[in-house]
Amino acid sequence: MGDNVRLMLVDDHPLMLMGIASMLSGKGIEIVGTASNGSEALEMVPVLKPDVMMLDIVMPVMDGIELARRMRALYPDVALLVLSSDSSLASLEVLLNIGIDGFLSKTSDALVMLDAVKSVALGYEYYGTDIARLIERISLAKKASESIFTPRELDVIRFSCMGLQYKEIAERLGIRYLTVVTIKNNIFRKLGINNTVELVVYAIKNELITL
Amino acid sequence: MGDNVRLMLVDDHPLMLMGIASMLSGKGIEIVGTASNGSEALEMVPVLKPDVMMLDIVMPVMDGIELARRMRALYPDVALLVLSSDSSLASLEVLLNIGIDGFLSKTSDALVMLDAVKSVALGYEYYGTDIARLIERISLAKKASESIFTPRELDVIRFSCMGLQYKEIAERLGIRYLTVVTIKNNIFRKLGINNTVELVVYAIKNELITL
DNA sequence: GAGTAAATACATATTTTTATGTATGTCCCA
DNA sequence: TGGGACATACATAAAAATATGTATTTACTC
Repeated sequence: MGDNVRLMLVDDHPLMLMGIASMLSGKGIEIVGTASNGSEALEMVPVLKPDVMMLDIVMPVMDGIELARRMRALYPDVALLVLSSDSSLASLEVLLNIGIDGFLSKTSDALVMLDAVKSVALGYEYYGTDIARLIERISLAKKASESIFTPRELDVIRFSCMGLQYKEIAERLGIRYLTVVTIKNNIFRKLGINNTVELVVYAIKNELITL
Repeated sequence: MGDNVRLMLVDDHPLMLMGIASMLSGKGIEIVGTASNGSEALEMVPVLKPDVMMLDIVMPVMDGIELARRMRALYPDVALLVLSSDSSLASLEVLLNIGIDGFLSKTSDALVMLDAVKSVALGYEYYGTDIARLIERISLAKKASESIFTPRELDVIRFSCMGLQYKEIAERLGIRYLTVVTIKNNIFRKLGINNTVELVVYAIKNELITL
């Protein structure tokens, strides 16, 4: 275990690559290679044989989400440490489901990064405090939206916001037209509104749907 | 002019600071100091006396926009080179009005950055090719949104998005109900859609209205 | 085990929206 | 000066949405 951790970096910003390299190089970590997008990275993995891959989310050609998915499928032994450019609440949830090993804010300093890389290399998970807060916010937001509307109502809200009409919603959900009528009327009553446009605005403001 | 360019860095990502420093240090450039937010940066300027300030847009406490504004007012001699984390189309316009000296994508490599810093230090403006494209897109988007809809149609769109119905819109605009019908039908035909919900989503996405 | 909430289903009446026409006066530009 | 785009106006029919009822089954809670 005295060996260096073999670290691979994937980021489309040369600056970031330089920054991370100069922060972590030496100190028990060896930068075995860098890539500037997902597909480039995937090709290099079998050659570089990294222990840990540190990857950005937003990248051209193949983004970090897709890269993480494929890495998990093809090379499950490489630990995945995702670098967040913050604000990526939505993608965070997806990534957690894919099963990454850690999440790290780009605002982290050298010590934190070092700690994170070494942790995931040893098989531990690593989530910074910012991230823990984000995860909490996700579940809070979920609970909040869950308490107002039933799952069925949320289904109808989402389809309504896509411009589907009653008939189409009924088809998609495999329920009757008249049931959709009832559900939608219930939603209107709950919110004290009386048309779909106001519902759409409400849903967007409260992040029930994503544009 | 054989002197080093005195460069100051402002970014809340330690990574970025390290990256830029290791890319540009030496090579005719001296990093005289770094700050991680706008107010910190403002305090340091009189002490560090930089020729060029390279600044990020998104930062806590005081963001790059506000920093640029104050720098222009307090220290007009310091050249401002803004680092874009791309996608900041809206802020770009504001910054151009403030009168910055250059705009640089974070995806730039060492040579481009070096070129940019030296250019603005000499009093030239610097805008990368990405940025030139962005500026074009700004004016295109503006023209597009201006030319698609007539003023009357825009009125109707805005009221529709507030959840008003035909009758109410007619009242507000002081025109007949049937005229509103015609206008709205014209809007639908133009966009190839057939209900108000899709219109709302379109309007929000294209910033025809504000939530 | 009773009470409550949710999801489902159906009915009816009214209002609103949408699709498609036609038509007229104005204003601008080629 | 003639064509085109726009704002306006009106008409009709069909489709969809909304308001208000009732009612049944399931599932969870106290």
